[in-house]
Amino acid sequence: MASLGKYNAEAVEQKWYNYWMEHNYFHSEVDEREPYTIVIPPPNVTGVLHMGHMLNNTIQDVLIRRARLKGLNACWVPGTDHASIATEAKVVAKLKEQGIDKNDLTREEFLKHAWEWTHEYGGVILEQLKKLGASCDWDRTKFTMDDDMSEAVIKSFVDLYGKGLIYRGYRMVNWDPEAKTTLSDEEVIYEERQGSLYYINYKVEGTDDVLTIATTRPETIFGDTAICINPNDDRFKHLKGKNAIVPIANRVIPIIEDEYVDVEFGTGCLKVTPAHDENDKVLGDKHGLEVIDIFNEDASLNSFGLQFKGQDRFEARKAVAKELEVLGVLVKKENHLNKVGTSERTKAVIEPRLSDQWFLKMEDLVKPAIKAVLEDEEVKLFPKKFENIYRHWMTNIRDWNISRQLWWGQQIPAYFYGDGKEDFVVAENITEALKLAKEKTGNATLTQEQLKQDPDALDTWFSSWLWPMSVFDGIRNPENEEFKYYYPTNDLVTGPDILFFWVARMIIAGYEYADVKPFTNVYLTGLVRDKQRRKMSKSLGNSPDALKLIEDYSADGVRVGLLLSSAAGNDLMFDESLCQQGKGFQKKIWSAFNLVQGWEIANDIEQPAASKIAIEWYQAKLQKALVEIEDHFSKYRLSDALMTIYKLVWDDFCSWFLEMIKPAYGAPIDGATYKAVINLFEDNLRVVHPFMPFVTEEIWQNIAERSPEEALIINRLPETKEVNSELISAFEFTAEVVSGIRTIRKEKNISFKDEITLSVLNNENVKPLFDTVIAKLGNVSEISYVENKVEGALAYRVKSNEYFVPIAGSVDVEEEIKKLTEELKYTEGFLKSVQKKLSNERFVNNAPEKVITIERKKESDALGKIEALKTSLEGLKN
RNA sequence: GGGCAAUUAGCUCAGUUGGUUCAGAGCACCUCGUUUACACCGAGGGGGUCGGGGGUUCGAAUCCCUCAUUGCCCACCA
Repeated sequence: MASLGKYNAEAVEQKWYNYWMEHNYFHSEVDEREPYTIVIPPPNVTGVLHMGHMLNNTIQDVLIRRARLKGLNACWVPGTDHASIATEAKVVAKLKEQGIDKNDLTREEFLKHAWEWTHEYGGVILEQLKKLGASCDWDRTKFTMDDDMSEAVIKSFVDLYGKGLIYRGYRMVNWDPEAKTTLSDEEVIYEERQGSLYYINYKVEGTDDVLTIATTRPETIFGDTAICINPNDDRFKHLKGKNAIVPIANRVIPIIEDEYVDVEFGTGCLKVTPAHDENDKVLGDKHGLEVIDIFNEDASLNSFGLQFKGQDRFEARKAVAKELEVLGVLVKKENHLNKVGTSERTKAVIEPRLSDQWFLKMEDLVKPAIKAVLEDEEVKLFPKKFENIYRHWMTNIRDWNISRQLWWGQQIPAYFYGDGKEDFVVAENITEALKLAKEKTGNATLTQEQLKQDPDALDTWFSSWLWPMSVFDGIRNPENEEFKYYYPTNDLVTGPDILFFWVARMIIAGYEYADVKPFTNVYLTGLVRDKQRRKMSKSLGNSPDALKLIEDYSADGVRVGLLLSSAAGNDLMFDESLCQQGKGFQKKIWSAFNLVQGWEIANDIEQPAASKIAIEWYQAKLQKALVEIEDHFSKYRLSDALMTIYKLVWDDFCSWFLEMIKPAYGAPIDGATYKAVINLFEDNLRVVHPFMPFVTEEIWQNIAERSPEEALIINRLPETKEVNSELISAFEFTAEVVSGIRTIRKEKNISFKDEITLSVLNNENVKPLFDTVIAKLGNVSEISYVENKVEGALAYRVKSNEYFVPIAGSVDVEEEIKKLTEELKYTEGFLKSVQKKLSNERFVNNAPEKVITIERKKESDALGKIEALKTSLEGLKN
C-alpha cells in the first residue's frame, strides 16, 4: 500500500486556488439559477489584512461556498474603499517625508500623488484575501473612486439636492484640527479624560465686584462674548444688566440671563463662547451675541488670542492659566473628569467649529429603513440585540454632515457663480451647471471659467452607502439586467462598529433609490481580541501577522481556528492554539484519507456484516448532522455548524466508522464496503468544503480523476434523506457496550490483541443488530445470550442489561460488592425522589400527562434496576 | 446621567416555549497506551450548589424583583 506522504499545505493551497481561478469558478454571470449575492465590506484601499478582515472574510467565504454547493448562482463582489480621511492623511504624511507640503500643491497635483499611492499599495489587501481562499468574483472588483462609482455618487447628490434633502448650513460642526476637516457626529469618539476646572474672576464693569466663572478651557476666554447667569439665582441678582470685563483681553461683555445655566454646577456663572461650543452658540443666537472665532484651522490661536497667537490650544491653555494666575484672577484649579470628543480616524481632540457645510436631511429618509428592520423584518440583524441599538440611533437621528474639507474623494458638485450664500447651482457636470446657472441668474454670458466648484469632497460613507447598488450599476442604470438579478443581495457580514456608518445608511439608500432593501441578513461579527480580552491593535502589538498565521497553520487551519469560537456578535478571543486545532483537524482528515486510499480492494470477498450495518449507521449519522448543520446556518451559528461537522468527521467517521469497517492489517477490503466508504468520504468533503476548501479539494481530486466540471468547489452538498433515528439510538447503546469492554480491558490490563468472550443478560431486549460491530471493536470471539448471571466473570451494565466477560480468577468479589452496593444506594435514593414527586397530589393534578408518564417510567425502571442489583449482590455474597 | 445585554466546568461558550435523554460541548487538565491512518494520536477519567439574595410554581439555569460585577450603545452640562 502506498502512502500519500505529508500534506504540503502551502503547495496544495496555491495549486487549487490557481486551478479555481483558471476555471473561473468564482465568476458569476446572470443566468436562470437563483442568485446568492454578497458584497464585501470594502476595506481601505491602502490597508493591510488584519485579524478582523480574516474573520469577516472567512465567514463570507464559508457562506458563499456553501451557496455554491447548494447550486445557487453565488456572486461575491470584492472591492476597496477610498477612505478619504485615512488615505489623505497617509498621502499627506508621505509627502511631508519627501519635504512636500500639501498646501503648496494644487488639487490636481495632490490627487496625482494620491492616485499613485493608491495604485502602488491599493489592492494589496485583496491579494492577501486570496491567500485565505476567498472565492470572490475578482472580475467584478470595484473601487469606490472608479469613474462609474463616482458618477453614481454625484448623481445621488444631485438627486437628493433636487428633492430638497441636501442643504448648505452655517453650523457648529466637529472639526478635526489634524486632518483639517469636519467630521460627522458618528466619527467622533468620546473619551473620558482627566482635565482641570479653572475658576476665574471677571471684573464687573463700573464696580469693584468680581464674578467667578468655572471653565475647563481657559484659552477660550478670548472668544467670550457674554457671561450668563440663571435669572432665578438670587446670588447674582446684583449682576443683572451689568457688564463684565474679560481678563487679559480687557474686553467688555454683557451679563445675560438664561435658565439654561445650571445653578448647581461650578459657580453658577457661565462664560459664553458662541464660536466654540454648541450650547453657547444656541445661547448666542438667542441673545444676539457676537461670535468670535479664536482658532486657526489647526486649532492654534489666531490674532484674537493676542500675545498667545500661534500657540496650539493645549499650550495656550497652560500659558493662559499661568497668565491668569500672575494677574491674580485665577481663584483655583480642581481636577475634573470630562468627556472629550476625539476623531475616529486621527485621534485628535475635536474642536467644535462654526462653518458652512453640506447637510443631508435624515428625518424622512430613515422612515422606510426603520420599518424594514423593526416592523417588517425585511432586513434581519444577527444577533437580534443590535435591533435596539439600531432603533435608538435611527429614531434620534440628526442631519448628516456630508462635506469634508479634503481633496481625496468625490468633489461636491456645487458650482458657485458668485460670492453670495445662495449663488450656486448643483449639477452632475460643469456643462449642465453652466446651463442651470444661466437660467438661475438670467445671465446668458456666463462662462464655465466663472463657475467655481465647491472645493470640498464628500464623506466617504456618502459613497459607500450606495455600494450594494452601485457595484451593479444600479444608481446610474437601475433597469440593467445585473442589478435586477443580483440585487437585493442576501447576506452582509461586517462589524457592529459600522452599524451606523454603513449598514444603516445602506438600508436608507436602498429604500430611497431602489425602493428595496439592500440585503436580507446582516451578520454582525465581534471584535477580535487577544487572550487577555484586549482589542487587537497595531499600537499594542498584540495582533498576529495574518499572512504569517496562514504560513504556519495553513489557510484551512486558520479559517477553522477563527470560526471555532465566534458566535455572531460575540467578540472572538483569539488564540493561536485555535489555529493549531484547525490544522489538527485538517491533518486528521488527510490521515483518514491516507488510510482509505491505501487499502487493497478485493471484489471477490463478501461484505462483512459489521461493515454493512456500520455503513447504514454512518449514513444515518450524516443525515442527522446535515439537518443540524442546516439549522445552524439558518441562524448564522457558524461555529456551531463547524463544531457539528468537526464531531461528525472526527468522532463518528474516524473514531467509530472507520474502525468498524477497517480490514485487518494487510488484508484487502471488499469492494462493496470500499465503494460505500468512498461515497461517504466524498459526502464528508462536500460538507467540510466551505470551511476547509483546500484540503477537501485536494482529497477530492485524489480520490478520482475529475474533469473541471467535477471539481468539488462546484459540486453539490449531499442529498438529504430521512434520518434513521432508531439506528442512531441503537448504536448509542452499542457504543456503551463497547466502552464497557474497553474499560474492563484497561482495568484488568487485558491486551487488545487477546480475544475475549462476552455474555449478555438481555433485560432490555436489545436487538443484536450491532453484535458484529461489538465483536470487531471489542475483539470478542463470541457473544452469547444467557438467561442467568454468569459466575466468576467481570461484569458491567448498560441500562438494565448485564454483560459478562469471563476471566478466570480475576474477579475481586469485595470490590464488586462495594460497587454494587453504592449503585443500589444511589438508585434507591433516586427512586425515593421520584416517588415523592408522584405522591404529591398537586404534581399529579397539575403536571401534563406526558411528564407524569415519564416519571412513572422512571419509577418502574428504578424498581427493576434495584431488583437486578439485589439479585446480583445475593449471587456474589453466596 | 439614560438605555441595552451578559454573568453556567480552569478557558471560550451552548442550553429554543419552565418538565424525559438538564446541568452540556470544545479546549485545557489527570491516568494509561509507541495497537499496523493520525502522538497535531488513541482509550479512559475528574471537574459546576448555573453571580448573590428573595419571590412565583407541583416543578426554575430558564419567569419576576433586588443587589453585585462586566461589557456595549447613547447623551451639549460649562
